[in-house]
Amino acid sequence: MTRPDLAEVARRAGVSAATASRVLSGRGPASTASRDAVRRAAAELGYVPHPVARRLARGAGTRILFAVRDRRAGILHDPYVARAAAAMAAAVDPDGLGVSLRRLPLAATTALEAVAADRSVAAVVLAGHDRGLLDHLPAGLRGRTAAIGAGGTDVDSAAGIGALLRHLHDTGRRRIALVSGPRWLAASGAPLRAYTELTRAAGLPSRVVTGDFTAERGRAAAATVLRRWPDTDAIATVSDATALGVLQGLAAAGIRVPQDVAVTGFDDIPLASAYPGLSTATHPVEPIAQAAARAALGAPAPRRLFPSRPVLRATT
Amino acid sequence: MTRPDLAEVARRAGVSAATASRVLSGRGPASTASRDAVRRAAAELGYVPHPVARRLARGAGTRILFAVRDRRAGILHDPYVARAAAAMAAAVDPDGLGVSLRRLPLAATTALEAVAADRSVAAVVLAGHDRGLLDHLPAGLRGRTAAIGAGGTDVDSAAGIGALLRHLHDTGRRRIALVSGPRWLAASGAPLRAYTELTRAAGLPSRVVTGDFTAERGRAAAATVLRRWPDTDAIATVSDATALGVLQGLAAAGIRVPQDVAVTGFDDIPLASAYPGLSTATHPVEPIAQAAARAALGAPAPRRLFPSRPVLRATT
DNA sequence: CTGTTAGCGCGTTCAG
DNA sequence: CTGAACGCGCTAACAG
Repeated sequence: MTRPDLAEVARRAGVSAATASRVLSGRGPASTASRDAVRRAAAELGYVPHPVARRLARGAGTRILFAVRDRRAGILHDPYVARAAAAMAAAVDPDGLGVSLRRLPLAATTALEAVAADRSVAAVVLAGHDRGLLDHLPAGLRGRTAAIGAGGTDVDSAAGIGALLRHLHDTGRRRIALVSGPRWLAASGAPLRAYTELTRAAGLPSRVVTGDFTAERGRAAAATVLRRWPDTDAIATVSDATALGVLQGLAAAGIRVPQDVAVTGFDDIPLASAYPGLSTATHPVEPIAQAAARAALGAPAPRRLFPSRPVLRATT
Repeated sequence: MTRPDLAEVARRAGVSAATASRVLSGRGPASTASRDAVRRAAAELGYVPHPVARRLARGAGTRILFAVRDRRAGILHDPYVARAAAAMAAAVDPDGLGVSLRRLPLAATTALEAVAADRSVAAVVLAGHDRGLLDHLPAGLRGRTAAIGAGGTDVDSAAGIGALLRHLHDTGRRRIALVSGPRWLAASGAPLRAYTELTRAAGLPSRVVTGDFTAERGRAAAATVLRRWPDTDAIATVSDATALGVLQGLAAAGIRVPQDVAVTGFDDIPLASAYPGLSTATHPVEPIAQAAARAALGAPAPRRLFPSRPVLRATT
């Protein structure tokens, strides 16, 4: 009742273990005859390859590390991170691999060298990076690292948020503030550029407050906006959580939404539709995370941005 | 510049590889002298054991499989599942392990047998189970499987939801409906029993609608409740997503919350506090998932339920 | 195209 | 307490 072995399959098929290996792993040549024999023997015996042995022999690791660079330890509880991690964990299951999750400090180089030295790590998916980090990867990580977000596998946030901004403008909003992402993050650039271009082209004032994707900062940002620019008639954000915080902040100040101030988010988290009907743009986190995981494992990196569509609801 | 090997450490320490192994893995005896020598040699060489080789030699797998039983394929995108998967992926990182995520159909026995045959799986964490599944695990999975939810590592949902129900009663609600979890799920039992006991003890009518943790079903459930029992003055649910759906459904019917009908959720998802201030109860998903992962890997299973506290906000 | 021979790096008998 | 030898299951390099 013991599990059949590659050697046993080979014996039964009347070939050597090497040939059986070539057939079953799909690498290397094999005649049609032995191919059939091996496949049949494997099927009859109910042979299941041993992924761990396979990886050891090949010198490859058994897990992909999802490394998230952030200053907050709590980042690993972030819904975005969790969604991406889960999507990758589902994507690599068929390959017999697993996903590990780790936070990296903003100065991540040292930590990445330790990662490169860990033989159990097959590949790395990096999030929260800035420009420099990707260019200065440890040599051992080249070719098996993929970035998720700006510079890597990413959503077309400029298009999604740009469309929302245009809609605000089309519906008469003229003093639009933006709660952006943190400065140390590469992914903060695209939405900010989209905002800058649009306000410049339309001759609108530029009103930017730096946020960090949390609801708390959204609340604070709303207060800041109201204090510095009391006549603001729309607040765009780069995350639904922040937008919900903004809604709270506006409510606390007695501002009506959308009559006095319109609000938009980004991410289209499932609950954004539920209540109170937040206007936002879609963010296909799961497909992106999957593509990043595959790219890290050697698949060709998708050479386009994943589309983002505006979703208009009650807050605009 | 090649990575040092156990053999190299042994050579440098002047002992055999076997002794070095015994020292570094902590199993088997070793004299103080050789112990020190090996440790020093390892430190000097910067030796890092190879987790994959270690696992292969020991016959252990390299990943824990988070298997979620559900009828919907989309369950893997559920926020609860994602949070738990991410927490486990962070928890097992130090051990060099990864997490894979897979859905199991309601009739899961066959699928579990395939899992048992997969040598890359070190342990299994099961969610969405019912009574029978845990009692009829494949023999190969015994001792390396932990359940998350009722019957395993679980939150004290009866206490959390019970406290919310008591609060509704204390504040004058007398016709309280419950949107429960699905019947095929073991975890649906505890909240339902808490509800039944409380309504019976207080002489209140029993009004139960079956839900499934989604916002959509929450919307539908609100409509059902209003139709069947128009004088309902409170709706308790077993998930925040459902509660947000209920709020939508009530809003669509022109019902005021909490004046006409109070609403409670369960889970305390981060955004429940943001807007519109949903009353709910805490659900420490991350610690629970961590504990389940450790239990599956052989740690003693926590012998108590994880506490749930009511969090009262605007909807009650 | 195929078989033989070496590993991959470590754990674990079993004598001594 | 220690070392030699073998096993884990598979793949890669090399002749043929």
